[in-house]
Amino acid sequence: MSVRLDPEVMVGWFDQVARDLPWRRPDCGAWGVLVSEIMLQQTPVNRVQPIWLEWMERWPTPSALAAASQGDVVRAWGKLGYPRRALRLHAAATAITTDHNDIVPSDVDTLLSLPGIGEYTARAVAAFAYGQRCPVVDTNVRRVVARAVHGAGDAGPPSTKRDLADVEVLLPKEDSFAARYSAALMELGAIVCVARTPRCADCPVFDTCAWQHAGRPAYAGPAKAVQKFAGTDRQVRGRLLDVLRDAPGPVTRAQLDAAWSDPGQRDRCLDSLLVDGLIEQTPNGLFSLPGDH
DNA sequence: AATACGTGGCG
DNA sequence: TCGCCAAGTAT
Repeated sequence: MSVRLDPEVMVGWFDQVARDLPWRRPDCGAWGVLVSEIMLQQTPVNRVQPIWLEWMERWPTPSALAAASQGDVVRAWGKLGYPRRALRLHAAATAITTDHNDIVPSDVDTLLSLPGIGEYTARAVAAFAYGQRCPVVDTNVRRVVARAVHGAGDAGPPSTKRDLADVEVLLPKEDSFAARYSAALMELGAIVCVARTPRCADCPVFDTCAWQHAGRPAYAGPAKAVQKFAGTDRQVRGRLLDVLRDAPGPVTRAQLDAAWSDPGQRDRCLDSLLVDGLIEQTPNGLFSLPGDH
């Protein structure tokens, strides 16, 4: 059988066509890589890039971010989405400052112990910031492996153990080469082997792709759950937080009430934001971003 | 294992 | 227009 996703081919292709992203520059340290990985969770590159540049200038080290207020961090997160990530990154920066001498850990298990860092991000930091040989599995890699190796139209439901094992066997021996290979796998899924309309004519491993050989069968697995947004609590929470991000300081209950008409849903979402620590109530009954008063 | 969690671009 | 999709994590 032909070699699937050949490392020499993949890395050669990556060196030629990879996007010039700021967190891939040689002078970008582990902190920059970590910040980028958190911001990129479920969020497109183009939206992340300008915010990442602002953050690196403003908070060039974990301790610099840790010294900021939660409110400043949430406001600087802007509209990247899933703002709990901002709070968790701030908490991770605090832990790195106090427990790890202001140095982003390189060990996967240590990384996993930090807030907001899961199976993907821990391995992404170990590989991309520290050049380690460890499988890095995100949605792009799952799709590339599903097609090129398994001949399926798309990846089935995630299974951490199986997904990691799938990539482990592909990984070349040497550390830094394996890390570059991991980046190449992700890049292929991001710009060529994309979900909707794959650009197979531009694919460096077209001739060994199991999906091509199988005649490009359609995805046969269980239907993926479609996420609604309009009218959901997520939208309402977003509206509420948007009021606070745009305000210079604490706001009144009436200002928050204007953000959504349904009182029951509004109250429920405000409560959940208070529980999450994304909003605080001030002593005089106003509402603010955490620490923003 | 399913579900909650933001936001906006694109076909 | 509107559903799909984007470098996931926590519970």
